[in-house]
Amino acid sequence: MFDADCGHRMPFRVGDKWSAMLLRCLEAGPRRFTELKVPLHRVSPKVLTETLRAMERDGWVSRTAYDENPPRVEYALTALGRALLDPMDHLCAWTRAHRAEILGVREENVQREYAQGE
Amino acid sequence: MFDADCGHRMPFRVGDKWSAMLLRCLEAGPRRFTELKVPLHRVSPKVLTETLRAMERDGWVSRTAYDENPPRVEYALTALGRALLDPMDHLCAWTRAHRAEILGVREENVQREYAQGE
DNA sequence: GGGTCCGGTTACTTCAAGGGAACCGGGGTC
DNA sequence: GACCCCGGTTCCCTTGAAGTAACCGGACCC
Repeated sequence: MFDADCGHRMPFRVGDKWSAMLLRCLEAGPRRFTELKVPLHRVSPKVLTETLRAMERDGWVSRTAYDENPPRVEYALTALGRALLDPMDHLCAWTRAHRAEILGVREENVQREYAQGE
Repeated sequence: MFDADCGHRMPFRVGDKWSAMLLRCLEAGPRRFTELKVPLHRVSPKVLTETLRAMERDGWVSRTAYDENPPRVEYALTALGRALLDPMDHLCAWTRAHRAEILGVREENVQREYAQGE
């Protein structure tokens, strides 16, 4: 029933910790490496590089290095990356609409587990 | 800009390996533990239990044990779990529509990397 | 008394993502 | 000569998800 091509796995790297946020950061236009670190204040340069390289390999993002001094590198969404924003918006809207309910149910169950554990 | 509540992280456990597929398996109605193992033929009982417990805690799935012999336990989607099918369908449709393009771009970039590595 | 079925549990191991901290090179600036 | 900026890289470590294999208890069946 389920195999690697079944389409029930999220589109490749969107399940990781930073890709979705990077997509959002790049939505309004190209950004430099250090500009991306500001909103994602918890990301280390290592992880940021890794994530950007992977997104570039998968064609969501393009990398342009300008031969200046000090160096300047700009990351931008490709057409494919921009296309990803549509299902992502849909999912975000759904999450916002159900967030209170989701958190409520979970909290309730965690409380119950705690009470049973006594 | 981004914190834990920003809604840009996937709705909780949908990013893990088996949850999305379990949702699909339960779409048509309640299923028993061993019935779930058939379509997910690569899942071990340990991982299946873990995933179901987590989905239960988050309120996607309900667990009903019948006092029979041999034992019978049925898992079913809750209303909230069923609501998740909508954004999931949207995402699956998007993935199917772009799958060829995504795989093509990735393959191209992997080839280029390989060529540069020589 | 041995086997089957069901719905798991337990112990051990593997693997990749992620994080922290330090370092780097090239050029410009004081 | 020392310091800054930018865009990283390198090394080491922790964590958690996942996998493997073996085992369990109750009841019924032969």
